[in-house]
Amino acid sequence: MTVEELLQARGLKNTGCRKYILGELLKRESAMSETELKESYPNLFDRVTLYRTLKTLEDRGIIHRIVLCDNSVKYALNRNHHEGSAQHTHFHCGKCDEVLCLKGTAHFDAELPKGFVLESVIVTIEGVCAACMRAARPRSVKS
Amino acid sequence: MTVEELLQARGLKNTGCRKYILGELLKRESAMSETELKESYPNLFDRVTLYRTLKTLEDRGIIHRIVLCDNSVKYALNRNHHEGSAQHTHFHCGKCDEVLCLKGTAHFDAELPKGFVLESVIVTIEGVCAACMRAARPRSVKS
DNA sequence: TATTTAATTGCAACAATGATGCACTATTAA
DNA sequence: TTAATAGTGCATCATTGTTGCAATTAAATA
Repeated sequence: MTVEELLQARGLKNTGCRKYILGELLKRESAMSETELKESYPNLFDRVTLYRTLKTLEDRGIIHRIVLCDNSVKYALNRNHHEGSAQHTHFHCGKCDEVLCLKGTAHFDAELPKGFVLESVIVTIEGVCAACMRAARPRSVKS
Repeated sequence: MTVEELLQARGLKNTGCRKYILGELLKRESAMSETELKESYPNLFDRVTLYRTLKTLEDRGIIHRIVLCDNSVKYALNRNHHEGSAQHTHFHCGKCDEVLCLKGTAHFDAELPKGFVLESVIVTIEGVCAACMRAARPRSVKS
């Protein structure tokens, strides 16, 4: 899936800012914050353009917005496993701050209060990613 | 549990802003945003005092901070079911915006990628609360 | 009760994030 | 190639969160 195909499929024009954002997101597995996006192309686009473009891409279902428990925000591509699902499960590494989309779903195993209706469940798993675990204790030797 | 007892138990002085915040939170089940807190005592305390007080109460484990998917923030009292648990499950009503702490725990039923370590799971359930459901279709009659 | 001191508060200032209006520019359809 | 539309940059503003410092207050002590 190329950037151009993604945009065309949703009836969006093939503009500079969109190409950059989607190009960056396609390059990697992990989600990106606005700051990380800016760092990868400093001064290329206005801050407002970045916000508006992210909003457009989100509205058209090309990316989704992830809010972490420190209320920082990241954006990730909608991939196949996002189709038709209201469930979002993300992994946040407390060491390197990376965020990944996970495929499994989460379950809430208690009853909701009487009369309450569930629409969707948003799950964030906090932990440490494999790369940071390796960095913390090389060759399985505890420090 | 009175406000004074709560504060004394954590070695905190019995000050005006703390008494107001905890008083408001004790009155209700649901979490409150900074705006809601300000509305209940306009101009009584400076905005900065409010922030600092909320931070102090959070640091001492008296309240906890809840970040919703629209990155708004609410605060709720730590009650008994929060003791010793890294799990936070909250219900957010999309109609009235109320947030409740739930007692059940959530499970993630797929494997994490190899080498990843889970530390905690944060769950937000989006839905409609009982009061809003009743308001939407009184006497079980669908509109 | 008066005094002391350490913690709390208010104010001013600032930073980051997010939003809107408007003019200018670029994309794409004709 | 040229219109029409959509996207972009700039100016400006709102909200949320932070810090430093001086003034005030709680509560411990005399």
